[in-house]
Amino acid sequence: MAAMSSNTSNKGSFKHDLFAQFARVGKALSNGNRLELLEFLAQGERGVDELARVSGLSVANTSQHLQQLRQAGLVLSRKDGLKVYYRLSGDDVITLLGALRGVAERHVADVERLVNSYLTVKDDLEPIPRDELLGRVKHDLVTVLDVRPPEEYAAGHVPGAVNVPLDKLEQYLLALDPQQEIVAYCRGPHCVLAFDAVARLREKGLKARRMQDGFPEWKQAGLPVEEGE
Amino acid sequence: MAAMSSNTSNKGSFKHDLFAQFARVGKALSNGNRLELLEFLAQGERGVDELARVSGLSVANTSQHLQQLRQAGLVLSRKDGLKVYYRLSGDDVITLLGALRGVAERHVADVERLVNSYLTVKDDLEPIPRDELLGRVKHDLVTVLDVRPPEEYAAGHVPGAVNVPLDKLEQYLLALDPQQEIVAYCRGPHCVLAFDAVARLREKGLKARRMQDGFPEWKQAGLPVEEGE
DNA sequence: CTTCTATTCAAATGATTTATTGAATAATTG
DNA sequence: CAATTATTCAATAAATCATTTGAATAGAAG
Repeated sequence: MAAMSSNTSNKGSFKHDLFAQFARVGKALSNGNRLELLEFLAQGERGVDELARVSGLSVANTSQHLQQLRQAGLVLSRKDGLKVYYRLSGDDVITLLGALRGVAERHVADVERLVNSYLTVKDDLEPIPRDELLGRVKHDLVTVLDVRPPEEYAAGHVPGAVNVPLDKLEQYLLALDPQQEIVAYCRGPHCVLAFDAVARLREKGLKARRMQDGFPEWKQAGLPVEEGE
Repeated sequence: MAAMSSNTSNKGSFKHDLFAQFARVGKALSNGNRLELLEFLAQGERGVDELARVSGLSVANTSQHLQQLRQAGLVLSRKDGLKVYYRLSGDDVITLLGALRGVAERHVADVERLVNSYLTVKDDLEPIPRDELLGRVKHDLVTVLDVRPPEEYAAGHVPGAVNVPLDKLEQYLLALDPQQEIVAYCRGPHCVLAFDAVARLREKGLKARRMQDGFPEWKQAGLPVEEGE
């Protein structure tokens, strides 16, 4: 694409080209839709149609964004029969996404405002650390709620977690012990589903918190993972 | 700026806004000039004029880019008298930059091609790890070369390093012991100055290598730093 | 108070990007 | 082999971005 410096004595051009390459990765991260696709892919391999459905984009549009992510070296694709499956090109991409979120969280005032406006009482919603959760799950002290769609749940989830997509939350609510603490998680530290679930549960007077981060981080931390229905 | 979802039931909009905020950080990283400014700022506080000089941009243009970086929460500014000084907003920005470089290095084929085309013999230029270097410096086994401009050197450098800007390299060469190994470093893992210095030294038959990463990483790793002339 | 300097703002232009649409490709199925 | 399906390519208009230019601001020095 960009012309490459043809001789080694042209330092300025080399420098320019090099930063341009880095910028290409940055450019891939400069669009909300692509970030959403990446967060989704952080859970594992996905087909184009799935990605289009979850992101609310057209298939063609999704495909274009995926192309850009591939050119930036962030995702890889694999063709199996009719379908093309995409996945992150490595764990360092998860690291990169985490770093991006971290900076945005800590420094972008608007993010805080957004989160605060969404969650009426922030302190009550302090996330629970992963390792602390694992201990409590073993002793059956908490109910862990996986609010992601069934397909994602099947691909891997926190051991003992119950899969309750948001639209079925109301029904499930009735069956819960009001004393039992509930911990909800979904895709990543900022996945809206978990925020939303906790907010709704608390409305009903239940003790609910978010899990720190989400499933991709859980998996990357090397904690146990359960698969299947 | 962007309209905020006013009620909690509007999930799509909240999600969209949230990713848009993350994308703003990504957008700040999507331009080569801004990345260069960030790399430069990773060494410490700098004035607008300095930044403009080193990046080769006009002052007005530099100011605009700095504005964008500030809006994304990546840099902070401080006014002292006539001048305005910019700095990174936190160490997590260095982490982010490192993650970005890492992904770009590992996955973008063009970067590798670029680096390879610049360095004729790649294997001979394998960088030396930081901790290994520290030990050897203490025993005077290597000469450490800081090829950055004098101002940057004065702001902080690896203990025992000699400041030899590239344009004075030729003169300095003659005074060197051909048996002594030389390790060169500059701003970051991809700073061209160090590549260039090593390439030139090797041309003259000297044993030269790059230091792993650059000074910002050295500093962040908590290794000792020397200041002044 | 006036002049000078460093920086920022504002407007304009040319270049990219995004999302949409419809056509093209490639592998499966009947 | 034709029909079907999933995906990608190509072309478009609307939106956004990068850079340049010249003017405006704010503090320092005379």
